[in-house]
Amino acid sequence: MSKQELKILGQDGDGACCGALATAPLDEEQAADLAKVFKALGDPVRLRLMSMIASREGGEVCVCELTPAFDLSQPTISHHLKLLRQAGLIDCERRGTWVYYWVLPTALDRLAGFLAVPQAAKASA
Amino acid sequence: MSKQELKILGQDGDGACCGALATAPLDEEQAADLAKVFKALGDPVRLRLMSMIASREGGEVCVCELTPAFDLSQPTISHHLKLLRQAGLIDCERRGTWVYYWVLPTALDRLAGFLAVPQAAKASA
DNA sequence: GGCTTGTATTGACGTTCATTGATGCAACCT
DNA sequence: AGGTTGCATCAATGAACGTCAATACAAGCC
Repeated sequence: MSKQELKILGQDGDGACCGALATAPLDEEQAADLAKVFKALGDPVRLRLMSMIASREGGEVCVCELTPAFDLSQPTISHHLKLLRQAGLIDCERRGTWVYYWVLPTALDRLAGFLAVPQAAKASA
Repeated sequence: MSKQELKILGQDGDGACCGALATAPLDEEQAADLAKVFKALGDPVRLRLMSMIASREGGEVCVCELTPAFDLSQPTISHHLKLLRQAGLIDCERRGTWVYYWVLPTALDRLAGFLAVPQAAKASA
C-alpha cells in the first residue's frame, strides 16, 4: 500500500539532524526535499487531517471517519491523504473494506528537531 | 519595519503548545493560521533563506548577501523574504542603506514543539 | 539639486495546486 | 453472479503561486 514516500524523514540518522536549519545553510537538494514536506503541511485541510490522525487513540483512523469531518468531496480528501503519504508523514493499510491511516512519528520528530533552534544560537537572540 | 506578522507563534503561551498536533484535532481557524506558516516554509528558496539567516554568526544577514546566493532576480528574493516575515518567522530592520534580516527563534521553537510527538502517543506507535 | 546603490512594490505571465463530477477498482453481502 | 459500499484515480476548471521586467522608494554621495 505504501508506494513512494520521501526518505529524508526516514529512520536512520545520516543526513540533517538536530537544529539543522540554524546550523548551516541548506544546499538546493536538501531544501527541495524538505520543502515538499513543509508544503504538505501547508494546507489547512491536510493539517486537520494530520491532527485528526495523530491525536487518535490507537493511532489509526479509518478514512470513513475523516471524510465526513470536512465540507469537501471524498476525492478531495483522498487527494490530500495521498499528498501526506507521499511526503512521508503518514502511511496506510487496507483492512477488508476500509483503509486505515496512521502518522509516522519519526517523521514528525525529525521535522521538529530540524526546526528547533540549538542552544548555541539562542544566546545571540 | 515589521508590519503584519502572524501571532500564533508569538511569545506568550496561551494557545497551542507542546505536541498540539497529536493532542487534539485542530479547529479550522488554528489549522488555517498554522498552514500559513508551514506554507511559508514549503518552498526551497524560502527554506534556504531561512537557513542562511538562522545559521549566520550574529543572527543577522544583509539582503545584499542573500540575493547573490540565488539564480533569481532581486524582486523575487524580496518577495520571499516578505512572505517569511508575514509568517512571523523572521523580522528585519533598515540600517542606513541596507536592510538586515534575522530569524525569530521563538517562532521556530513553537513550530517544533507543535510537531513533536508527545511521549504518551509514542507508546502506541 | 542630481546621481548612484540597495531594497520594495507593481503588473503580467506561465505553472502549480485545490476542488469537483465521473469513473474505476476492491471487498463485502445476498 | 449481481448489487452495494468504501476508497482511489482521471480529467477539467478556477484560484493561488513563483518569477520577472519595470518602476518606485530610501539613503548615501557628488
